[in-house]
Amino acid sequence: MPWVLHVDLDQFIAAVEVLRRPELAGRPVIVGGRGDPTERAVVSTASYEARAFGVGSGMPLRIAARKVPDAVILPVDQEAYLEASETVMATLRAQPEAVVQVLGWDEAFVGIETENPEAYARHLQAVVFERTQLHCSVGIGDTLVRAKVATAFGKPAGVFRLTDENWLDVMGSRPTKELWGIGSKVSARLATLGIQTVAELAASDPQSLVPEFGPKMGPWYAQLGRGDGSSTVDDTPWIAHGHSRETTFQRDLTDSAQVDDAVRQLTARVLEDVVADGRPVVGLTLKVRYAPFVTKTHARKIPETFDRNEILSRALDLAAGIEPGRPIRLLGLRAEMPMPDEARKGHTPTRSGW
DNA sequence: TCTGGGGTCCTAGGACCC
DNA sequence: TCTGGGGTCCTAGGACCC
Repeated sequence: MPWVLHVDLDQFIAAVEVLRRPELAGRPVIVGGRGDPTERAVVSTASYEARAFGVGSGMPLRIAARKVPDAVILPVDQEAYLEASETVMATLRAQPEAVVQVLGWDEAFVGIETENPEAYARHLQAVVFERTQLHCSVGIGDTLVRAKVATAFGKPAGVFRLTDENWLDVMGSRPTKELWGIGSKVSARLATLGIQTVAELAASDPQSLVPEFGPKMGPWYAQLGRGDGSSTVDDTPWIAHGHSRETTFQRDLTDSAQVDDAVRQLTARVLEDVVADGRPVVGLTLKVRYAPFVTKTHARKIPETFDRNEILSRALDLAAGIEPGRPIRLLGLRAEMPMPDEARKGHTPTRSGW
């Protein structure tokens, strides 16, 4: 019968770093920013040895360094991770009859017809390890959601199966936040409706969630609680909707000449991706984070264009909406491109179509 | 303790049109 | 003078994921 497998590399970024510096094996390794814990940056990945000290992704680098005094702190090297990722994905795609849907650098769904999904999962782990020396965990499911959620129970380097049969036994008593797509905000709003656990969410009437979450998200959350949804792995090539770049300033910007300069630099960086992409720009969004942590956005549709000066002048127009005299911690610019109709929705399978 | 960078999708509300 | 109802487009903001 058809199965969904979710393949997830273990401590991927830290593992890639250890591979090229074997002397780091067994040491607490933290990768983030430019590798300088005195800068504004966060942890991308910590090795299991560092996680034992309570360090995790998203934590400010400064704090991580304090928690693990003898940690090895390394800068992010995207090229290296991308190369390792491509080797892993190519290895998966090389398996006969496997349908591969990439979700990110370090994870993918694999659709396969088999009578023994555990054996197949072990086979995938073996071929990935043989080719890359990287370990992965595999979740097995009868839906995409169940396969994705199952993986966490297989870590590290293990295999776990979640289906309609055992979903509620395994997940029912857990908080809704452990579901993929429910974060701290939504779990808190669910709690105000008296829904704390996955079992309570699974038992809820989808329509009863509409007033709080809207016509799509309400029923979608109820479905998530049951682990139901699509079981189709879609290998349609992903096409980006847009390209964006952002910068957190080590010292907040305070005058408009600095802002103008920063917008010019951001535009140049975004245009690198746009040019490489080869599609015109049809919209721009400027993101402004005022210190300490208030984010505003300014967006405009623009007439389709490839023209650098035109795009720069539109970006500067948006920057004119920035409030004068308020310290700025972050600026981001996103260029939006036209999408072909046949493009697959979502590179992270979040909401639609589930 | 103080929060990166690159993405996706959904919702609300206003403008505008018929 | 007062003002329905539906649809679409656009902008801003929120939430989530890796």
